Amino acid sequence: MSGTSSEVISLVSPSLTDCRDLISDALAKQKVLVVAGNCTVNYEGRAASKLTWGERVLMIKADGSVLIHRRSGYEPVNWQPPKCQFRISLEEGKRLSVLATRQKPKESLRILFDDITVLLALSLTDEGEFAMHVTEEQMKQAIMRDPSLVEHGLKLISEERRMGDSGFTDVYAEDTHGRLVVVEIKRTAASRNAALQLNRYVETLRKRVNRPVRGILAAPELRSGTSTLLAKLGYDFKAVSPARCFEVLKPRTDARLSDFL
Amino acid sequence: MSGTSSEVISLVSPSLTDCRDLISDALAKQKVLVVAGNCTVNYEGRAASKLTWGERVLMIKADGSVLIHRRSGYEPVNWQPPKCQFRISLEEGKRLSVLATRQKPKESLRILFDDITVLLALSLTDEGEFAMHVTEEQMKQAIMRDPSLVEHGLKLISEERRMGDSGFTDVYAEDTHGRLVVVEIKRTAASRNAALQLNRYVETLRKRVNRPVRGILAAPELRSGTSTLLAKLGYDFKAVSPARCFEVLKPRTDARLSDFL
DNA sequence: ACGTCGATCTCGAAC
DNA sequence: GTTCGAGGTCGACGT
Repeated sequence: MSGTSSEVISLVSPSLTDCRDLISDALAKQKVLVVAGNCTVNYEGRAASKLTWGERVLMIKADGSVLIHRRSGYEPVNWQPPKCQFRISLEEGKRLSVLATRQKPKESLRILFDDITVLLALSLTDEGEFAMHVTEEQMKQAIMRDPSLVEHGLKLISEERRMGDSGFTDVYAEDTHGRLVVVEIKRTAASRNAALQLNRYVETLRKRVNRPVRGILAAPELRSGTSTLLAKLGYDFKAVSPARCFEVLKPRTDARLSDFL
Repeated sequence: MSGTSSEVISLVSPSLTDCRDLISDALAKQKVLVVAGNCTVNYEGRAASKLTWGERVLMIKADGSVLIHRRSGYEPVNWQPPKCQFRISLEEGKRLSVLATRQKPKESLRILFDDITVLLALSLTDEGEFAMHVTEEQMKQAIMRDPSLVEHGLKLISEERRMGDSGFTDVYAEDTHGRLVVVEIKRTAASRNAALQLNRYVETLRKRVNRPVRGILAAPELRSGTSTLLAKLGYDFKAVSPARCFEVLKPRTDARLSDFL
């Protein structure tokens, strides 16, 4: 019913005493722990929560983050971000308490097991590289490299000019008529909020310079109602596809990106 | 090295063929799957990502949600929200492919294992109840039930009056001098953004009514700089603690909450 | 179905 | 250290 090796410890129906020792050891060695069993969970900190008895999966990762998963739901029912400290203890010999605490903000998570179905301690070897593509940042890079993606003759002035209270704008440029152009970029279908955000940038800029300022919303598409609002505010929309951005980024991009294409 | 029962299947170093069969069976029975092994992951959908070879933990939950965890990090490196569909297959007998697809939005996650360290299939029995306390909504409820939490003599007018472009305000009231009061509530330390949000609400309201309008920011505390901004804008701050809100909500609250208190 | 907003958001970057 | 905005945000609630 159980097996061990240097790489993995897997125990089915282990005693709580064994679990205490193995969990403490695994934490010290920064292994990844997976514990399935019957438990309650109490959280106290930024908010407070209580979860009554039931079977869940506890995962403690090498950086001290904690996840408690129920049988359903993408998100953990309870958790603790990385770098928390642990105290493992047996209560009256028949309950195993896992206490994960964190300062700043001060919060604690307490998991109490009365039965453990399976315990895994894993030494994951993982030097893999994670690469994400078509982010908003990449769209911006593409537009900065080739502003004509947004409008013919557009000239880049600077990236992310500070705009006071309104935050930043994404790209700041000049059109063929010498008018300033604020380009707000969205990776996905732009909502009315995006139009309002663009409006704040343009309004802020107009207060600071004594020349015409245009606004362009650059995104793959617009959500319903956004086109109307954009027109009302007097700004333009330019459809920019992720694929086109790829094309622009391709030549100067590293091998990892190109073998994805 | 392995064990099974009606409740749990736990295999250490299983063959990929066994894994294919067990995973397919577990998915059909809506069990919770935990698979640790060497894999690559590719995502394609709202964005795109690629993760090269390394050891990770894959979890597939009863509702069809998918999580891939590396040794560190609170968040899964890749995932799929609930209700996705699966296709498990052996490629050339030496790689196990787990394909999780989702429509709306159309996206897919493909995990390819060349070695599996451990496989768990769990039937979690969990009828436990989860209760969370001190949410922003509960703070609002508390303040609506007892507006004096914010200011003596404050009278509630209506909840969440629509405020046009600015969005909503949290509580709309009247003070002892008959002035309108907009109360912006934050569960945690309020930032300058909260003050600006309050300002938008008040400004919007002032355009619509021909009478004095005050603004009050109600939160456990203020972040640095917020006090100054609030004063400059001419609004008040009222410290409202989660504990006080608890007290107000206590009497009319259900048994579950009360046994937590 | 879509849009909006809160979250124990988490995470990273900028200041 | 704090602040701020992005997220494959997710999830809930309203229309």
